[in-house]
Amino acid sequence: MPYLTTASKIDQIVAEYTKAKTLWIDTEVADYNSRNPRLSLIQVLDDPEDMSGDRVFLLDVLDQPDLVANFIQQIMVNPDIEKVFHHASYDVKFLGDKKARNITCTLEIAKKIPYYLLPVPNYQLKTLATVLCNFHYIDKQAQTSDWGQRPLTEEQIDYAYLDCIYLAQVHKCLLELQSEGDPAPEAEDLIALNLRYTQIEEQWKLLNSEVEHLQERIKKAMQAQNVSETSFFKLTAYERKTVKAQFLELARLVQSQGLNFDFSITLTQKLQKDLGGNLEQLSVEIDTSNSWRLTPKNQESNSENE
DNA sequence: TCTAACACAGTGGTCGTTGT
DNA sequence: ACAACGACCACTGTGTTAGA
Repeated sequence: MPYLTTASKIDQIVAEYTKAKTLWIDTEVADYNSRNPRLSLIQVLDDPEDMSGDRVFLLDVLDQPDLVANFIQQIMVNPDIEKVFHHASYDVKFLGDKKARNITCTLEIAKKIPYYLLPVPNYQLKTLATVLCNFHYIDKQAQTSDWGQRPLTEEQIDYAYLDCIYLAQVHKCLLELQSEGDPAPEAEDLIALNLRYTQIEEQWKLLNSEVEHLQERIKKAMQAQNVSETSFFKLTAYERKTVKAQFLELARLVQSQGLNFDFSITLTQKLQKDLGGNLEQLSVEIDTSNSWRLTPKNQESNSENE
């Protein structure tokens, strides 16, 4: 894991990265809990197969805004290079923010995968690396260490390059899971899908009804017994308010005050009926959309009817 | 510490289906 | 014709999560 500290070497590797198709990137930030966080390291991996760390370059950019600006200009805004991060929005804040293009976020991919395909307690990179890629003994202690100090400790360096490797591996596994979980509808086997559905439907009903029932009972019991917290649940009450006004009064106010206050409201079927013929005097906008409904058929009663 | 993005619960409403 | 039902949606407000 080459650790680059000089401007010339960093600019040189950045120039090489402009030819890359995909880069796996992570950053470390100093003073993250202050008003002025400083970018400390940019770690870049250009070969996802590399597990040795030889292809992870650590760019030391602490208090080097010119180097960061160059990285943003050459890499981040370039739409032809895919940049992969975990929780991209955090890192991208420091790397060009809204100007950044072609960003992939492994956190977002992971969260979109249905729970039963990826049953994890949380979506931290460490957890995903452990569950998906069988990495063990991941030490996250360095994460909150002082990234503003120089020289960095050996642990910090190890942590920094390992994170990139986890990232690329997690990304690879996520893409595989994603393609499994998202088959082309044209190619789906409807018989198999229906079979699987009927297989688990009964268990689902049993479990679902019991979970809901338990929630209700726990809620009522905690209220009745004045318990706001157990080791499993927290019960909180909150006030909801809805502010309402009479339509006529509002209309008059807007008119008399000459307020710039206009928007469309949905004319429900009831309102349309109440308006009757007067409706024709309004220039209504009509939105049409199609939606599809899946209705399970009751197999037993069907056969009875026949 | 920051912070956007989510997830969730609860309320109230629409609208089509179903049974009488 | 009408009520009951459920699927679905919009909206308010709370709380959690992930990164260093």
